Amino acid sequence: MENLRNKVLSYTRVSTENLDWMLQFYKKIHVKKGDTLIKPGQSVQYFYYLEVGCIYYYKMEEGEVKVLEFYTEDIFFTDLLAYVQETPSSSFLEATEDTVVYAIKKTDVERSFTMSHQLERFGRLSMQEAFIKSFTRVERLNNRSYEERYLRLLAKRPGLFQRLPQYLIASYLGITPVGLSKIRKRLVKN
Amino acid sequence: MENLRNKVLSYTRVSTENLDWMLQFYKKIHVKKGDTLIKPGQSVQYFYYLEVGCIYYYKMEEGEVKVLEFYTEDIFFTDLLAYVQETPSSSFLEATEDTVVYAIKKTDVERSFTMSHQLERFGRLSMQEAFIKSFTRVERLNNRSYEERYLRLLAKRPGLFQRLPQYLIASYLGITPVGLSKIRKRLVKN
DNA sequence: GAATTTTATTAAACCAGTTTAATGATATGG
DNA sequence: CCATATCATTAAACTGGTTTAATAAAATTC
Repeated sequence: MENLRNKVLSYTRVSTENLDWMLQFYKKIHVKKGDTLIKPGQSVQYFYYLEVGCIYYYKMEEGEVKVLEFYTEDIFFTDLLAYVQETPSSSFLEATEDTVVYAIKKTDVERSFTMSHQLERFGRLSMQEAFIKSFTRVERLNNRSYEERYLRLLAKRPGLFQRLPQYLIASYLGITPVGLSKIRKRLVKN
Repeated sequence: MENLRNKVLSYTRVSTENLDWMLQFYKKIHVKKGDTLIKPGQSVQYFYYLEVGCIYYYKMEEGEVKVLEFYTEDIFFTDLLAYVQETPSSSFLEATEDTVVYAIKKTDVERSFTMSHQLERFGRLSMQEAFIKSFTRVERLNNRSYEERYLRLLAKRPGLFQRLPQYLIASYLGITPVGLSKIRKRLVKN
C-alpha cells in the first residue's frame, strides 16, 4: 500500500494514525483484462486507487462505445457521478489489461472524513484535482480541433498509444477510427 | 447576505458561529455592465458568490471571444483554475449586465477551512458540485451534436436566451453565430 | 503456422459545420 | 427621432469531419 499511502500524502499532511485508520478499509482487487468493476444499472459503492494496469470508463450508446476516460497508474477513480449522487451507473469501468486496484467503501470514506479534519481536507483537495482535470478538458473540447486534441494527447500521455487500440483513442477524442486515421495520414505528410 | 448564508447551508450543516465567522470576510461588490472582475495576467485572489446579475467567463484567442461559462443568480464562481493553482489568469470574468457579487479573499477562505471542520466539508462539497457540472459537460461535448447541445441549453437554462446576445451563446456552444442561426432555421422548419 | 478474428487504412460520396460577404433587423445614444 | 452601431440572418463556396464498404495488416487461437 506504499504507493497509495504516498499518493494521499501528496495532497496534504495527514498524521500516520489518521492515515492508517483510513487505509485499513482498502481491499486489494485483481481485475483481469476484460473484467468490469462497474456496469450500467449497478450502484457505485466503492472509490478506487489504480496501482498498475489500465481501466477505461465508457458508455454504450446506440451500440457504440463512447470512451470518457482512461485511468492508469497511481490515480484515484470511480464512476464519480454515480458515486456521489448515489444513482445507478450508466457506464462501464473495464480493464483493458490485467490491473490491480485498491477499493474502499463509500461509507468508510465518509467515516474517515468525519473522523479526521485532515482526511476531510484530503477529500477536498482530491476533488479539486478532479475538477481541474475536467475543466481543462472542457476548455479543450470547446476550443480545439480534433487534430490539436490528438497531438496534445500524444504529447501528454504517449504511453496510451502503446497499450490501447486506436479505435478506443479515437472514441476518447470524439471521432471515428476513420477520422483518426485521416488525421494521422495528414500529419505524416507534413 | 441571507441568500449567501442559505447557499452555504444547502451543502452541509454549519453552526451559526462558524458560518458567521466566515461570512464576516465577504465584501459586497457592485459590478457595472461591461466591467470585469478578472482580466488576463491578473492573479485571482477572490472567490465569489453571485447574488443578482450575470457574469461571463471567457478567453480571447486569435481575436475571438471563447465563452466557457455563464454565471447567474445564486452561484459560487471564480476563475477556479487560476485561483487554486495561483497562476495568472488567462481569462476574463465580465458582467453582461449590472451585477451584485460577494467576494472573499482566498486567504480568508483557507483560514475558515482550517478553523472549522464543518467549513472544510462545505469546501469539499462545493468543489464536488463544481466537478459534477464540469464532468457532465465533458460528456455532452464529446457525445452530442451541436443541435442537441443547443436544445439542451434551451431546455435547462431558457433564461439565458432572454438576457444574452446570441453570438455569446453560440460561442458557449462551440459554434459560430452563423452556425447557430442555421441550426435554429433547420429546427423551425421541422 | 494456418485460419480466424480483430484492428487500421483507404476511397468515395456525403454532410454539418465554417468563412466571407452582403443584407436586414434591432438597440442605443445624441 | 434620426443616425449609428450592434446583432442576426442568409447565401455561396469550402472544409474537416462522417458513413459505408472494401482491403490490408496485425493479433489471437487452435
